[in-house]
Amino acid sequence: MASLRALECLVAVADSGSITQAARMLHSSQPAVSHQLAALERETRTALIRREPRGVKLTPAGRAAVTDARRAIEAAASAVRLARAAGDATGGSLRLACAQSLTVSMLAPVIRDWHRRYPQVAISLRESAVPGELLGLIDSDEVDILLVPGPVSERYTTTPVTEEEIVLTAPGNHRLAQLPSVTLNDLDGVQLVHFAADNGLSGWLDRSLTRAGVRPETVMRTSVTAAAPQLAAAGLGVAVTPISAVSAGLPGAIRSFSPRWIRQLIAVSPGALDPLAARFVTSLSTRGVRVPRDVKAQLSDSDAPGSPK
Amino acid sequence: MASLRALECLVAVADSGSITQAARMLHSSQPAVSHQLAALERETRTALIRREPRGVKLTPAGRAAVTDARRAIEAAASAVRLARAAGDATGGSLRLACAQSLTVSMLAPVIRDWHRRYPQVAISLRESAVPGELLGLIDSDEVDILLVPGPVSERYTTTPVTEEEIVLTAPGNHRLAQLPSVTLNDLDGVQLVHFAADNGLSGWLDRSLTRAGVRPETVMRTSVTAAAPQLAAAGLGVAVTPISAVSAGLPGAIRSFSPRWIRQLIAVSPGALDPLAARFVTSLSTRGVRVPRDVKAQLSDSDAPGSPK
DNA sequence: GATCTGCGATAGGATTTGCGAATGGCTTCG
DNA sequence: CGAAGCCATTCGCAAATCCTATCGCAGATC
Repeated sequence: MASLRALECLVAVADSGSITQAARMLHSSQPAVSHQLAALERETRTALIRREPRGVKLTPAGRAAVTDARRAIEAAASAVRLARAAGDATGGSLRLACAQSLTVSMLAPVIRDWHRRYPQVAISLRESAVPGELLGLIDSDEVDILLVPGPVSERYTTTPVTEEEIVLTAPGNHRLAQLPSVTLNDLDGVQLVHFAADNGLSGWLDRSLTRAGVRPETVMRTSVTAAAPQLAAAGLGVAVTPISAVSAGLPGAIRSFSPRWIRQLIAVSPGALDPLAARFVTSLSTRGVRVPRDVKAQLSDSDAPGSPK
Repeated sequence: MASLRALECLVAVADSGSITQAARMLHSSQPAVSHQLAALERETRTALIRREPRGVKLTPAGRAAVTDARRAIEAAASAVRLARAAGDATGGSLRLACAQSLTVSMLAPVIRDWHRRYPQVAISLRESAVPGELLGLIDSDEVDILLVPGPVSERYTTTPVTEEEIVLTAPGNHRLAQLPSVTLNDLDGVQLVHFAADNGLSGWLDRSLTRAGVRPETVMRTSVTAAAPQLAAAGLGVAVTPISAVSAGLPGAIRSFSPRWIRQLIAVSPGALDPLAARFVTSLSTRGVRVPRDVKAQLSDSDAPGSPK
């Protein structure tokens, strides 16, 4: 295989019309360039340049080679340039996957930011509601970062991204709306706006309730996460959702659990985070989960964080 | 600059998912590949692969690099392939120039042959009637082969291609048509179908006549070389042209000069002929100037070749 | 017409690079 | 717990690369 160095020499000679000047251009010596050209001619088994007393000219064979030689040099330079760009997180491609419920509240704004700030970074996103499927994407190296509610199996390397609170939504005149905060046990027997089976929160909510030993009464199921608080506030009952699912101006009551019910959101990656992925996770962390001001206002008082299970 | 070898290693590793297998694929040893990758990572200042116990995976940076790495390898291979093709005359580009009058009779058929036989060879052709301009194309390296009637200045390297006879054309009942062959002196005072100034043969013919001290009477001038014999045969007078300008079935007499008047056609090239050019010149030589059978038949007798000046 | 100048090829020696065998650490599999 | 697979590292050697110096050649110069 021809060495890139030799092709560089050929191009430089083609551009300068002289081996000596080409050497200067390449910060090398004249015999070195001469030697490289000789090697290239040995490989192609053809004269590429015509030696003349006043410099050199390309032969037809040399002309034929020099075009692709330029291409090769440019492509090689581009390869390391792209790699370097990916290294300092200003370029490259990033393949994301996340639990469906996180797309709107977490990923979308950050992805939009990145598209604006680093247009050279190509971000792709896959979603799923099935945890096993998501982790499979990591195993099969189809994805660089996976965002899911934690925890996951120990064998994956994870990075905590942020946390979001689980809150209760109810009509303003609901019994539970009168309390400053509620406990999980308060949910026993209440009418609950649940999630449809194709929504990832469905299984998660069932597991959480079962673990706590409370049995609410499911009055309906919705596939749309953000619809649950709306339906609850409309009078159907109560809803239990991540706070990100509560939209601003909700006409109902929003209450924290006591103790606070926090869901960890983690980034799963194959091996250590590479620079590009690390920077993206940092972006996610610092931005966190956006909570509308008026929603936050309803959750003023109770302090001690913790997990209810 | 990244070496091609390193890029090859990256590609092989990307394809095989393992350094060891990549080494096998490259007919190399595992440490060699490992070393090349390390060098590449040193240059890009980024991890390109993720070392895992069960082989390696590309990092986003590695993915970003591998595409252009492939391009670079392919382009480099293509460069030597093209050069080699030009070397054995099966590819490349050939820039021709010729005296206008030679295009139809000499070049066109051979170019057509080459287009059919070596479609990979791109042939370009420039024409001119001004000898100085043509030789300038050689000087400025704009042309690989120049085809002109000889001789030219000693400082050019030339290759004889073929020769063509200069013949006289006249109406069948013309005085000169009664002779088996004519001499240059016979042209003194005859009515001559001459060439327009933009035809290269014009100056040549004038010089030839002046040198011989004969002064025919110009009855008309045409720009179209092949028209001169036609006009002469039609009764206007006589014409003096290369035999290639005489088309088949001409309704008139065609006579050799005595001694034979031969015009050398030579190929001028910058320096020695490279393989592609050499082969083309050979094609020109072996094909020679096509003379229609019936035209040749009229030139039966006289033998001794020579030049009249 | 003798000399000078610029260019490319060649020779020789120092340096660098590239490579392969051997080794060790690590993980997974049986 | 041993075997096997994979990668990094070390070490020594061979080859390629490069540089300095020199030669040969053909125009350019005066």
